[in-house]
Amino acid sequence: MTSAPSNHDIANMMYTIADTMEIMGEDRFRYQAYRRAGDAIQELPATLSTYRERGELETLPGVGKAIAAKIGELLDTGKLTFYERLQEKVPATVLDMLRVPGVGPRTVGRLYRELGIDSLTTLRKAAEEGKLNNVKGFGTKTVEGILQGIAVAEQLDRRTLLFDALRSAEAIITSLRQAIPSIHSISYAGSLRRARQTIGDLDILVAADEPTTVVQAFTTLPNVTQVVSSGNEKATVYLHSGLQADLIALKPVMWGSALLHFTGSQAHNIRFRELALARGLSFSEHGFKHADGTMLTCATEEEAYAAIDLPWIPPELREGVGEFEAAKAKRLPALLDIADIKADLHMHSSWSDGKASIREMVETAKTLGYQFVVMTDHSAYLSITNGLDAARLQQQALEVAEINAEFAARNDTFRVLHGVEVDITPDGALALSDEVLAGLDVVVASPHINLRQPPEKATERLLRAIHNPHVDIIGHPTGRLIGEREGADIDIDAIGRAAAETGTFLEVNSGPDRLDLDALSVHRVLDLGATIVVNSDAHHPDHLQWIRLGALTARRGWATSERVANTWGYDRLMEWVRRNDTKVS
DNA sequence: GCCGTTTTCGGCCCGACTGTTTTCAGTCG
Repeated sequence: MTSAPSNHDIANMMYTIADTMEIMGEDRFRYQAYRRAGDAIQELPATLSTYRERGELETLPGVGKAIAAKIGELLDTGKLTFYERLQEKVPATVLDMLRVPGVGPRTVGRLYRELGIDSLTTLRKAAEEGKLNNVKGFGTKTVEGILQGIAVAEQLDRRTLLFDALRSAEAIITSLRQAIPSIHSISYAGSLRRARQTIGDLDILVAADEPTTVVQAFTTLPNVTQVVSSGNEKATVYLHSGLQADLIALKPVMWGSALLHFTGSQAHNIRFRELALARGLSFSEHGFKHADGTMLTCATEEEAYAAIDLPWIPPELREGVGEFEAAKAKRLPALLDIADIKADLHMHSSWSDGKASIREMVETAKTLGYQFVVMTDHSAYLSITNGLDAARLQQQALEVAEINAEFAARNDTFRVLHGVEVDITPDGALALSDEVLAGLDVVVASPHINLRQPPEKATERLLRAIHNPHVDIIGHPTGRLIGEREGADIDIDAIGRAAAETGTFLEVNSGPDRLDLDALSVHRVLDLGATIVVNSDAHHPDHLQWIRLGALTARRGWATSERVANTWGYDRLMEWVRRNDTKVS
């Protein structure tokens, strides 16, 4: 790839610089500055090039003159001389050792400098040969821990999908509630509560009158395979799934401050505490400490934010990038409420590759409280299994009409719209003719094959589909599968602008491994004036509930209910769709 | 290296848990 490094690439570079400097034993405030900048860059809704063009790099939190210059060099040349010099002193294989749980930069630095250990391999060898036992501060337990940690690092090198983490956390919560009915409050916290697309480990927070008994119940849950640590109010375990789970138990009076603290993000916490310090208050999970040592506890998060004159900030926005400014200016968005979703606009039946009949899908959709759904089976195209051609679409229309007639006969206002998920070919054409598409209520157009096109081609492909008068929704715009394949490398600004101009909706696909568009792209296209939809893409009645994942992703992208067309209701949505048929291509 | 309602210098978020220890450094979140 010759294209400029992405925000993600540059954020990672900042983290690597920070780790390297810390290993080298440099001033901790210097390397922490790089970490802060990395945090900010990672959460930016627009590309760093965009900020630089506007001369706004130095307005970003944690980015000053020096780091702005380094970002500039990276954008221009794809390289960073400063980093290359660091690499000569500390090779990448040394940084690899940081992946071992319990081994941090100080330890890596000592191992590297004092013993010349420069990779996971040499670390394991040294530990097995007993060479570490002679080092000051290394006892038998430490060496044992390192050996165990290496195994963990090599085996468990992946993050868990939001969906799996939610299920796992909710199961733990149910078990603990059953085991200890006197639990006051219980919630998951951490990146799961912020609804990140993948989760490193679970954080479960409990308020109870006797916290220690909760910790005991937690470490003895049936699906706990190993207790890593266990104290009076905290414990860390590994679950059968390999997932790490942390429990924090405390008194109910501290619930608010603790929930805030353990929800993070780190960047959010740091900014929160700086604002508290400016008011002479030191904040921790226990509450606010005044200069004279007296404590102010917070039973709710609202109380904690109120103590520094801020409204409650939704967890999904707590990434330390813009939420405090918005809160101070009383401009926090009223985020999408999943209860406002009145329709699911993308689902499949056994007419194509779904696992249930239209009736079965619809019956389940009704239990979710929707007004209507759109049945969007695949178009016949290349690898798509059992996709529908014009003739089968006509047959399917009859079944849809029949179901609607049954509803009408029962005075049930629920209805099923007849749509399709038509393939976008590699050059941006559609796999069904305009004539066929014109006969359908709603058209979702999605890319499924040839997702590794050059950026210009991938973008042009989607732009052509967006401008097609029959296309109402672009489904899973990048086609990415989290942890499996990168999506198409599209110019999200161009896509967002075109969607805003034409009125074509951009989808947040709720598939657990899709979440496509992702939250940052959602934020960006909304800023550019586009409207989004949140759809399940269900292939089975059970999948309809996935919409929760898409809704959380939209919330992370600062989406309000108003900007999510699923909340509009039938009349308004269909009026928009009809008007769109006249958009200029 | 960044930053400002104690501003252009002198600070920089906070605490639990662990291991190897007689008082604490390192890791983690």
